[in-house]
Amino acid sequence: MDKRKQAKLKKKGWKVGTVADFLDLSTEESAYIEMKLALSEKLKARRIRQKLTQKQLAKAIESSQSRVAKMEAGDPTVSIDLLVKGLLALGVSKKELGRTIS
Amino acid sequence: MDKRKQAKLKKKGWKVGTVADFLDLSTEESAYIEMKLALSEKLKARRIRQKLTQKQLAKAIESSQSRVAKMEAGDPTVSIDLLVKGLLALGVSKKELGRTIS
DNA sequence: TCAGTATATGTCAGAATTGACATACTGTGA
DNA sequence: TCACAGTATGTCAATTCTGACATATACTGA
Repeated sequence: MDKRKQAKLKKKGWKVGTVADFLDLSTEESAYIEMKLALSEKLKARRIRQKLTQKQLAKAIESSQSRVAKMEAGDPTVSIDLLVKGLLALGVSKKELGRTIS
Repeated sequence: MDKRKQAKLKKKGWKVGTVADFLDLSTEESAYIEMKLALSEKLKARRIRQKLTQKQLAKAIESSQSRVAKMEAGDPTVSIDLLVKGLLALGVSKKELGRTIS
């Protein structure tokens, strides 16, 4: 990961800490965050492709507009579980999910 | 999904309810559960392949033996997040994770 | 400019998940 | 049989995640 990515993550609210801490991000931690971001982006792309508003998607998954916004923003309080549920609700297949996180 | 699967899920503690309820399991709900079970099985297979006890794996992911047991059992109180973290800790790549859930 | 719609951000009480513990079960070598 | 290692199951307080709400910001058309 490069500095650009670090800045991106910091901006999104992830606790990155010092540069030293950042460099200590283990492979697993990086992979985990990358997976979440990939799911976030996929969710947003899918929603837009299907011409739905955040509000409409929220209703479909029994959540709220604000939480959908956080899901798409890669907010650290959003779980992979929720992202997966959202994507499945948008009709994304397991196969496509698998491709997304890879 | 067939009756065999229903029984399997019930046995594992998922609230399946009546047969009618069961039949109402939406495509998304089924996919979600199937993904979790696939991750569970992968975790167990990986741990055993690497000749680790549940206790050892627990220490590696800063959890407990009992929770690892629940992870492998497909317990409904276990999140996808935790399963993913466990698999990443075992050295599974994003690519392999993707293949697992597909 | 301004109203209307969509999205973003901050907060919080309630719900779900967590690690830890106790304890039960299972297999296995002596 | 028995002790022991590994795993399973039940419980619970603490932590984390959640939907909901208020409010801010961004964009668009009139």
